[in-house]
Amino acid sequence: MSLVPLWDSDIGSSTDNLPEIFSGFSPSEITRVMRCLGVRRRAFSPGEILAREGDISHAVVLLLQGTALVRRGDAEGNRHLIEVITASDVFGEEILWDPARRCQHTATATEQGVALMIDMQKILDPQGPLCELRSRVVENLLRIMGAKNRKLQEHLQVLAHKSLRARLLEFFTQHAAANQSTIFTLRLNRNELAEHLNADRAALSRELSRMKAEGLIDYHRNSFQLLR
Amino acid sequence: MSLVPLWDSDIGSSTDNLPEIFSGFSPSEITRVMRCLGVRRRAFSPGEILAREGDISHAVVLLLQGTALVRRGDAEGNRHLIEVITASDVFGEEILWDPARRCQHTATATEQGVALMIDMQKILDPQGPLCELRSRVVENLLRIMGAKNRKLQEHLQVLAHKSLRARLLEFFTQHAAANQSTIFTLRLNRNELAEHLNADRAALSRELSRMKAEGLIDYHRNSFQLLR
DNA sequence: GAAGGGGTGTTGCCGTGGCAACGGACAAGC
DNA sequence: GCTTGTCCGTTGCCACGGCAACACCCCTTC
Repeated sequence: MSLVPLWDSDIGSSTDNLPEIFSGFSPSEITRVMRCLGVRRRAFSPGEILAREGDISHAVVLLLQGTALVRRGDAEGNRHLIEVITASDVFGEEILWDPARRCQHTATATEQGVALMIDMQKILDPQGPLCELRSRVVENLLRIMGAKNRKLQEHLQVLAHKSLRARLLEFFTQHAAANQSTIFTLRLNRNELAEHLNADRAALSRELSRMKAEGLIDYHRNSFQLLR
Repeated sequence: MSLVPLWDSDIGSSTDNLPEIFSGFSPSEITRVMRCLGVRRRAFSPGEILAREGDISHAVVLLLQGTALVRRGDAEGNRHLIEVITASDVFGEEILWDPARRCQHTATATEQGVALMIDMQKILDPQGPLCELRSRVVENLLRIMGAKNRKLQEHLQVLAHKSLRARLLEFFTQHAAANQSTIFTLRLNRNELAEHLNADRAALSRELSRMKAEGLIDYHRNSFQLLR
């Protein structure tokens, strides 16, 4: 695990996929903000855990590269896959509003990548030692939260269906809409998809087969096509 | 339906349950912000619909008094109860990040009350004609979005359980934690609770009976107690 | 008191889907 | 070649819960 102050690194140079939280900032402004916030950079490998449910942390995770799965478990040991986060996504923002600063989810990397760990305390505290760029960070954070909440709404919309087939169709429709195409490839394997849809893997396979037989969808491995 | 400019009314005087979005504002500042934003006041009666799924609107709804149920339906006509909003809650903030400004939910009043309809366009537009109080409104809005985020996460946590009993126990546990007591009264009737838990009303009644028989809970009508 | 209506409890039927077990496909390593 | 591991498909069993129908309670209205 590499964890170094960010301003020693060269993130400011790759402004192509500038994370949303620095949207509208010049490279020099980014450097200033990161100094103020004490942003740290962390490289990770597949399988590595970026944050664990129950951890106490003051840092929000911002993915620059790579992919991670966000999960939450319950007392009985069931796991539920909340979402897939990729470059420029935010994770763990809920600690900002939790007095105990307790992380509610576990994020596991599936691809090698880099993340920023941002101590958000200073952002929410108006009296904090943050430079005058604070209000612009807050504004970007607001947009991020808006996007995050929409993701949650979409997931809720999936889980609100009673039958597995309906949940699948809802999920596929959302994906097709996001990709602007009825053909898409999932990052999730069957186990993970089942976790996300709150279903059993075997039942998921069975239902996919039925839907293919009925001509609703076509698929091979992780490539899917929505027909009809 | 009464819909008048707000600064003709006397909302500024009742600063007791000041809505979060005006948190930290003095009465005169509130008046100024409301002028800038063109806030409108709307009184409503039980059964009245505050906003309908699919509507195009630029206004976010802010409840001052009363209660409303937030629902979302699907193509097959199934309805799902997302949440209960009460005084100082916000509804419909998702339109802020939807380019089509399309409302995703339906809000139905269950008690007589008053709401503010706030045109939020000017808040997100940094070039807009909004006074210098804008950044403080954005900041409050961020906290509101954080609270909303947690509500969504809690609902997801409920729906992530496979069995109806587990969903019920999760829901009850959340309520008990929020009320700081294992005894609480629900605002929802059986139909609405079933909608919220993604279950059938009859199955819900059956499971509640079983849980009472097994000594897990006790209840009469809408008064519940979590035992064990 | 009678009638009506909304909310709730109950019960029989049966389908969706959870669970467990197994087999096949494919890749990596020896 | 063989082995091991991972992922996916399939199938039998059966329980949870959706659905429909009916009964009961409580309240309002006439």
